Amino acid sequence: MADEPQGAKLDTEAPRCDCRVVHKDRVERAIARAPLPEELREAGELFKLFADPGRLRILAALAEGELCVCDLSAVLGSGQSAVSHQLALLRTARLVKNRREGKTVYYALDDEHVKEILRVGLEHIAERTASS
Amino acid sequence: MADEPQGAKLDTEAPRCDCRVVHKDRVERAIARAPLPEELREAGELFKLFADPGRLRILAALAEGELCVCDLSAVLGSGQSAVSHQLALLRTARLVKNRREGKTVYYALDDEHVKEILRVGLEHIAERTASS
DNA sequence: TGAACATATGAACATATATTCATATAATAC
DNA sequence: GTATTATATGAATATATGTTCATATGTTCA
Repeated sequence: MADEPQGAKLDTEAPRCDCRVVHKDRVERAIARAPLPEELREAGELFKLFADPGRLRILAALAEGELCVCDLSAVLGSGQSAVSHQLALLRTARLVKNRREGKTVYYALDDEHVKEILRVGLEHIAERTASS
Repeated sequence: MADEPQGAKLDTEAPRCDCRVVHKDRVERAIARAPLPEELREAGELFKLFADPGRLRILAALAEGELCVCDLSAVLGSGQSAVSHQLALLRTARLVKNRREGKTVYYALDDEHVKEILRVGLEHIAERTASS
């Protein structure tokens, strides 16, 4: 808990911070156990897709079953173009898949984790709201 | 699966979409079961905090134990100011808490869901990487 | 073939976000 | 008190993101 001897040549990489690293052991452990930068980057991209109410609503709706773009547009109350753009993002990330049936394109979830991520996020909100 | 009779006055709200609602039943069910707009908004805000590699790294590091700002700066390899700004966001959302000990401020996770959300997200990345 | 419909997509624009710089606050040592 | 260290924060800037508009693609029907 107390201060480390300071002269230590740790610096752990570059002189990126204007303060001295206070806890060499903790820092090294955190770096050692941290997920790879690439994993963090990709996880960030994933969470970004969940970081919009419209997309969340799309995903929640699809969790109940397949819907076409027009249905989704009605559910969201937003324009077809906006929905298509959002769906394109979700499709690129393989969170949803689509199939065409005549003029209509049906979308469905394409990833088992989607429901779980939704659940955890909404659970958090519910509990926070309850306890605050 | 086929088209509905079209004259139906559903419109489910406003003429927000240029196409006709194709599946009235599905749309109504989706709307009925959807989380409240407010919940979706807040969940979006939550996921936004996980939507940045730097913040993910902060959260992952704190999952291993308490760290001070300077430690985090070293772990991330980014400047103290940037880290403080990120911590302010996480603090506002009550995902982390802090305590002061002299000049040093220690941060720690303040929410049981953080680890779970991190886990689910990273799990998704790992499995996707494995199967793609 | 052409008209109507469902969806997709590029460009433009407005807003949000992350970082940096400069500076403020808080605590300790002298 | 002043100097030093650790952290916080406002302003500015560059980048990212979401929506809209216009238009393109693909399908069905007459």
